[in-house]
Amino acid sequence: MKEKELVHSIHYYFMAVLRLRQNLKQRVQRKLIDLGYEDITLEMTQVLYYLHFDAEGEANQQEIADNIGKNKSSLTSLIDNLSKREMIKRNINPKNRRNNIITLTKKGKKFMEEFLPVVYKTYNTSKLSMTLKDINNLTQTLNSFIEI
Amino acid sequence: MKEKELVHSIHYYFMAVLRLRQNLKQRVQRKLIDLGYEDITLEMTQVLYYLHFDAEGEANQQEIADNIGKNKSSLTSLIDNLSKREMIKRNINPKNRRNNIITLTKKGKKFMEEFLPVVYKTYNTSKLSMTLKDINNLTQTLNSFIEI
DNA sequence: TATAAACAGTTTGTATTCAAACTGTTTTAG
DNA sequence: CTAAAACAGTTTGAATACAAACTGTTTATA
Repeated sequence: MKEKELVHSIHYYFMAVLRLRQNLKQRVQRKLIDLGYEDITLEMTQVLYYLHFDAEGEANQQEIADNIGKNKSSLTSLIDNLSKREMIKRNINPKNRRNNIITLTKKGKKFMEEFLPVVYKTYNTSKLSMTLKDINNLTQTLNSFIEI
Repeated sequence: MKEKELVHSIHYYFMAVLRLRQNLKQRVQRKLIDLGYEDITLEMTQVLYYLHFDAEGEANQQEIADNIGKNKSSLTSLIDNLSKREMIKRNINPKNRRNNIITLTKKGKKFMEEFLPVVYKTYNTSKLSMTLKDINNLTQTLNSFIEI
């Protein structure tokens, strides 16, 4: 009997994770539309954030993929789509022709500057009386479930 | 300065949610492959679970969509794919020809019986010394972020 | 009782995801 | 120095997701 309960609890946990992700995506999408970036997706912002903050504006696709947790064929399409939108540039690395060097364009940098202040308004943290620490704790809890 | 930290914390929270979902999907997918159901997806199990436990074996597409949190066009493809795999049957409701009545097939029921005991082994809860209560609490926390 | 509105599902078009197979480049080893 | 292995990306094919436009059916309303 305990086991059956557990099964259902775990199932509901699964559903919560799937829903949370969908909900998050929709919230961010709405903010992006408000900003006039209706053709930019949450996933694209992952790439742009990485380039802007973690890679000092330049990285190859494999590196981006590893860091944002996607596989390399997903990256190919993401980079294709970001290229079309002129947010990044894709150049072959002349020193190692296997690599593409991805760089943020001016438009990409401008986007990040406009997007960032809006991100943290996705949830009204002050109304929720959530602190930085609360958020970091939750993130840590979520990450701990990944690493198990 | 506090605000900038918040922006990044929220960004990392986003990333954690996306990763957790990917990780979960992969874990379940592996279990499904072990069971010999390599062509069944996590999303399909959402539909099958709903039909089996919450709908007493029968529901229309809109009802399923509302309950598992997907939009109706997503449901159309899910039902198409579950039909191909003979896990469910789609029949027009003669009493209201706008509705499709979705029913679990024998194969679908058998699947659920085999799948369920395996779900809760996705995470080794005993090793993690996690109780039913811990899981339910986490689920509640996640859901609270959806409702905000 | 027509006509409009509401409802359930499908189709279309675009984006994402990923494994597997593939191309081309670079490195390693014999 | 050449063949094999490793590496970075792309392509392909199948699944999911969702908005918007569409078809048919039922219900409401004027």
